[in-house]
Amino acid sequence: MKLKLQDTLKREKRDFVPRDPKRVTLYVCGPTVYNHAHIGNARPVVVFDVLFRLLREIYGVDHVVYARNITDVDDKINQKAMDEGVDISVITNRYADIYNADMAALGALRPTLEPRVTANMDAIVSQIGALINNGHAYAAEGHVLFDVASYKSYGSLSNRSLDDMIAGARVEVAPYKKNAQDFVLWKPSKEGEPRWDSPWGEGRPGWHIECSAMIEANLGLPIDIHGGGHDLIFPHHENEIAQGVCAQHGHKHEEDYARYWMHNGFLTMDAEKMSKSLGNVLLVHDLIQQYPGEVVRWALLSAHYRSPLNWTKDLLDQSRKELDYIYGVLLRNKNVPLKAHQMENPLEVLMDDLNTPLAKSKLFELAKNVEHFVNSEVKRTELAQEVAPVAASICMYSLRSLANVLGVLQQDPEDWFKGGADDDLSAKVEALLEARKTARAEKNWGEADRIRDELNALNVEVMDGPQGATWKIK
RNA sequence: GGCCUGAUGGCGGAGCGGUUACGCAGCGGAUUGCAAAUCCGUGUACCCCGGUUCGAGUCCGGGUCAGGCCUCCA
Repeated sequence: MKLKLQDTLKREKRDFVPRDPKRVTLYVCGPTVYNHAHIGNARPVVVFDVLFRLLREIYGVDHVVYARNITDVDDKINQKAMDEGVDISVITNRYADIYNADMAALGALRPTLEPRVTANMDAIVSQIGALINNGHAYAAEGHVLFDVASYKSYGSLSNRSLDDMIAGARVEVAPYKKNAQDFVLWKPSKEGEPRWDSPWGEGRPGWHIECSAMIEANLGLPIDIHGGGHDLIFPHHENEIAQGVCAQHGHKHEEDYARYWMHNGFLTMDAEKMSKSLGNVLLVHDLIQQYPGEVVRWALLSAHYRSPLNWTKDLLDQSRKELDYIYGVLLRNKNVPLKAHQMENPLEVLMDDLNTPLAKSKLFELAKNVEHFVNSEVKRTELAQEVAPVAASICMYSLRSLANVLGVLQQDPEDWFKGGADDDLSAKVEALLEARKTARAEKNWGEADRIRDELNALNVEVMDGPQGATWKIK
């Protein structure tokens, strides 16, 4: 079965065919590193991490190149560095490190490449130069601007015409612009701001050029998939296409920059967009103190990536319970060997444009089947006795395969239920459980319940089973 | 004003022209010293009005409501 992806540019779901299956390229817009990432910022990271894992599964681990940029030149960074009286690199390194640690906590693999603007100034300057040479950009008063009128297809990604944009313009038009929609490729730095050399004077790049230049320099054009949040469609990605296409010789098609465009929907709080400017943000950094990163990841994958996702405590609590159930199945059936089966492709549910909610339901189905084949009455007939263990193994294999691509259920089930309890606590719990076992053997229910209360006080829940008691952190 | 999404049972959330989604919670039962966990069973749904069709949450038209982009933004 083929992978199908909803392409924002073509506005349809299309079979994904990479330009070169030996080198599949994926680029996702990454963070501007001036403060902590919020949970809305984490959605594309997790979504495209699943895509990255899926592509690696399909094309091979070494045949997928995933780049996610780190924007380390920005007004807000400058401001913060000024406030603290330090070099911008102090700020950007600090928050890039925090970002990577937070995303790792969500189970996101490190991208193959994490290009930084400061390390790609040559590529940026060179792409701007190419744009000028090709007649798509002009220098004026220390600025270099992209000439939107020179690019016929401008507006095709976001489905707007230049006329509409001019009619609806709400931005003050700088006097040096030929056209209100012309956007900055290079601009002079203000007093005290970091600056880089260029043929147009010392200054710094505009917002959009970094991505198209780094893509050209690090991945090569055209790339297969470009992803990001829905709000980046305009102007950011629209401008990227304009730059990436027009900087090339003789190519004048949108697909010559990126062949598939994917955009994730928003996270909302009370049905309203979560954004830094609205102030209704939850930081990943704080969230992972309160919930296992895996719970946060599972919650992020609970809706299809293009749909809005309303972020609530209920969602997190339900996610926790769902993972508890599947980890419970893994714990109770840890001896079941894995067995692949060619008739069963557990990844199929993801092939239809990354249908992660369907993948979740598939995991439940597989987990239920494992239990069923291992425990149930199907063992009555001799044939069933032979077949059931095999069926259980096939289901377990499928469960594992799908979970690996989703990037969940990677922990040892016992560790999961211990919830990061340290050795001291574990030892204490084990001792109490032993004492309770003795009490129960003597039918001393009062003592057994007293011990259970004591465990409850430690935030530990006891689960009695046929093979003795197991426990989990509540 | 222009462009674009979405509206599914108490909640989360898939699906798609014709059979149970799934999960959480609830309810009934099994099991258990009790509880938890587990197992079995179970109810409730497709925003409104037209249309197409043998048949429509599923397609088409209109409406209502909600949200997003057009300005930094995942």
